[in-house]
Amino acid sequence: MINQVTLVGRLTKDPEVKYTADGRPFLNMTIAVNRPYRNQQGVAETDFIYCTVWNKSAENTAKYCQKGSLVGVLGTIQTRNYEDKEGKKIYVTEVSVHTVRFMDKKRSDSSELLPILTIP
Amino acid sequence: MINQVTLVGRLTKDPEVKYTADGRPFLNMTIAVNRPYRNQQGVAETDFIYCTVWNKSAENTAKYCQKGSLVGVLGTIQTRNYEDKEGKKIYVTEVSVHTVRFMDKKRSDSSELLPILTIP
Amino acid sequence: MINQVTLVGRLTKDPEVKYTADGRPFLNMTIAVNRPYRNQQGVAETDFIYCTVWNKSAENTAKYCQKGSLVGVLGTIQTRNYEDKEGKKIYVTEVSVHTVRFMDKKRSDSSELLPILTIP
Amino acid sequence: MINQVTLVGRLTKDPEVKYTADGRPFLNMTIAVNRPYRNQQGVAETDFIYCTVWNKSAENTAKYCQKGSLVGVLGTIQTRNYEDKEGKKIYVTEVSVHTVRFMDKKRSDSSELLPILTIP
DNA sequence: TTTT
DNA sequence: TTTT
Repeated sequence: MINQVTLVGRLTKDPEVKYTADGRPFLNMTIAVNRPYRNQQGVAETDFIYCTVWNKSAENTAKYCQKGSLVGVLGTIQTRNYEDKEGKKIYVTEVSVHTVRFMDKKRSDSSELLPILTIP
Repeated sequence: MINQVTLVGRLTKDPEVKYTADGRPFLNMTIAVNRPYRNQQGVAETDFIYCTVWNKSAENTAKYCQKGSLVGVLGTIQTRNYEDKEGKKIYVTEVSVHTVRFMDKKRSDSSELLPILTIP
Repeated sequence: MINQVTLVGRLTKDPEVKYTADGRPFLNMTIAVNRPYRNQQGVAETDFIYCTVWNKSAENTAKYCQKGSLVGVLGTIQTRNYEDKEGKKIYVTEVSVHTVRFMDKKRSDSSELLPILTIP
Repeated sequence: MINQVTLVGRLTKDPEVKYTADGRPFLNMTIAVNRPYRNQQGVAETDFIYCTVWNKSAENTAKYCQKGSLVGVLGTIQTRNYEDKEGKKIYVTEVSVHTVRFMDKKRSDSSELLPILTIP
């Protein structure tokens, strides 16, 4: 079982961190990813992909990104469903993001420049 | 701009090819992908991911797969919207699939064993 | 900057954990990945991809896999170089693996069935 | 069997198309991908990943990119071996690229803005 | 043999 | 509800 998503695109809005009831940071954002080809009518299209970012990555995204920022996003597709006010079942598909790369930043000011262990 | 999805999971139903108005084959399927970890309540969860397969891959999937078949799927996330009967805008997120790997087949009977050019 | 690799293939040997000087577990393995198409001569080819697995994933791989096991592998391509005995520079490209999925195991006995937090 | 690589990084040199004996265009390039974290010594590292691009993508890469261009690369890891002048077997691991995205170009002048069919 |  |  494999479930892996890689996106590079731009934030449609300024991001904002929220917290779960038990205090975990998260952030909802939509990534605009332009398709590489025009459609049959010659129109350049864009996918607007709904993402939830978790934990430290959520905090860093809020700190380093704004509307229009170019980001790389690594995550998984998740599905869930709920009932709306009329009792109708709504199915939601979204990307749960574990890693965000800040792609218009230079390397030196990236928020994720933290120590890791070396390969021996 | 990058938009790439890799899934390995099982078909929830027997697949069935359909054709667009202008004759292009396609196939809708849902892939069940078990999550690798249990949730906080100790429950093993599954994502049910809605996919559309195109062209020759659609025909091969119908030919070689059935409910329960293990497949690898390469594609992109696409979003679209339409208005339901009450005029409410519905937003849909799905995976548009360009390649399917048949993973419970042995190599010798794979439907995709066609010639390609060699690396010089 | 994005660097992401997804492989599904089989171990060419029984895996064996080793430890770095400072005690970190790691494991070297080669994954055989059959190409989906035959080459111009009609021959079915296979790529033998050298991987290094780290930490807990290394220990689990040794515990749950053997020669021939089907695994999914998530990681990054890494390059390094060293000088051989004759002082010639050797360039090495390998996959540094952070996650291994055990794909011939049923879900119930997967080694990675550990608790995670739920999505709110 | 799955073999998928996604990279975003910069060309280390001006690219140049070559042709196989039977006339197929190809192009060798090295992509510099900066690692997101510093190593234990506090040094920011980079992987230099050797790639071969094929066909139309090779021609477009030569046309639209130069040393330092930011590209997204989709492909597979391939391995091969040959004997050097002293009869020693040399093992090579490289990325065979099927798609290149030109990431410092604006959408309007991308070389890959060609028609595709629409989703019905 | 290495890019910003 | 959409970005360059």
